[in-house]
Amino acid sequence: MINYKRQSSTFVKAMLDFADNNIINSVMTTQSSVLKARRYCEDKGARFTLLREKVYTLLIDRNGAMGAYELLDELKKTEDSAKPATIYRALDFLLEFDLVHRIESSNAFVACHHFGCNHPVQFLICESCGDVQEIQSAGMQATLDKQAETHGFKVKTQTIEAHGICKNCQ
Amino acid sequence: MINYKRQSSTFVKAMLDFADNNIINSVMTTQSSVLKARRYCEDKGARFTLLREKVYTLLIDRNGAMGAYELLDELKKTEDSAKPATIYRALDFLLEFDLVHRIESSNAFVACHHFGCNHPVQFLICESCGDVQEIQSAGMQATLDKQAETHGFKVKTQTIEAHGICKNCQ
DNA sequence: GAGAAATTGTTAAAATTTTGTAAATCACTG
DNA sequence: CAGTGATTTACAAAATTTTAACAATTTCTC
Repeated sequence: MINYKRQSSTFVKAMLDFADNNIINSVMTTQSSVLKARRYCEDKGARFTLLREKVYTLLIDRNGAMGAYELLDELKKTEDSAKPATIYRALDFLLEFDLVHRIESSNAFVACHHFGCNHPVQFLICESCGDVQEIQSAGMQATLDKQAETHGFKVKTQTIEAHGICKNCQ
Repeated sequence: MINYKRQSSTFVKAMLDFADNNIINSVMTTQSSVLKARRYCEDKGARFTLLREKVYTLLIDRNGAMGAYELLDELKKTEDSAKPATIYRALDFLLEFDLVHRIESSNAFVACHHFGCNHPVQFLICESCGDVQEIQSAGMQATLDKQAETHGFKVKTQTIEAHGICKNCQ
């Protein structure tokens, strides 16, 4: 386990710049995403504790959605004391800071790779490989808002989830 | 057809109060909706049994979504033997024939008033009064499909639910 | 009416989510 | 660096939602 506080500040800075630039995708993303998330939380005065980091990392590593119990089973491998509440509290935190989204139509959770940007988002969920793609379509939002408006309805939160087949699986 | 202009103003006022109280709406639409549903099912060779009718009626009478246990509690008043499975089986049937929709973002169910038409639909869910409005926007569908397509994704089913404040509650 | 199919009764349990309380940890202050 | 208050975690329990399994019953078909 890496102790981030032990690293020299120049190293950390380099890593964070690295992360921000988003250059690497496959090899480094877990580390850089977690670093970015840590900084994002700490900037807001929130504590990105080890438990929360572990749950977030599990979700980042999986390229798709995970149920709470699947997360729990994974977490238990390194956290003997993990119980349902452990997962749900970590998720509450991560959801609050938009580091994670909830997929309503499958009772599951996905890591958000671009937190800090403008939400809300929409999801494309592959029935075949389980991959979850998060998209941000201003058009979708606008269309829904407009539709709602014609019915005199004021939208606060929106849930837009599509299940189907992704590019790779066709 | 009644010509309201002929009626005395006090009569008209009474009628309007009556209507506002929703009495006409609930008495008449429930019956006709249930009749329509029955015929719709029987045309397809499906059995609109008493249990299924009761569950459907409960959902029609409520102008909004109900959870499974809320339905169960209501059903128990006339069906002593009702258990969770009773509700879920009835719902399975009703969902299969699109007489009822599931609201994913609140684990609840609403009656569909215009089954037989082309689905899918979108929901406007009022946080204040619980009312659920079902809309059918071709634009929404098209926009989602198009967005998905640009990501190489083929949509099979879509979940579009907006939570907010309805016209009456603003 | 006999046999097949669908529906319901009953029981149990799995899966998901929330709550409460006490203990541990952290952050801050003097 | 000890004390204090706030936050987080451990632990226990339970509420909510959903599904499974199998027997009993009803309905349909021939």
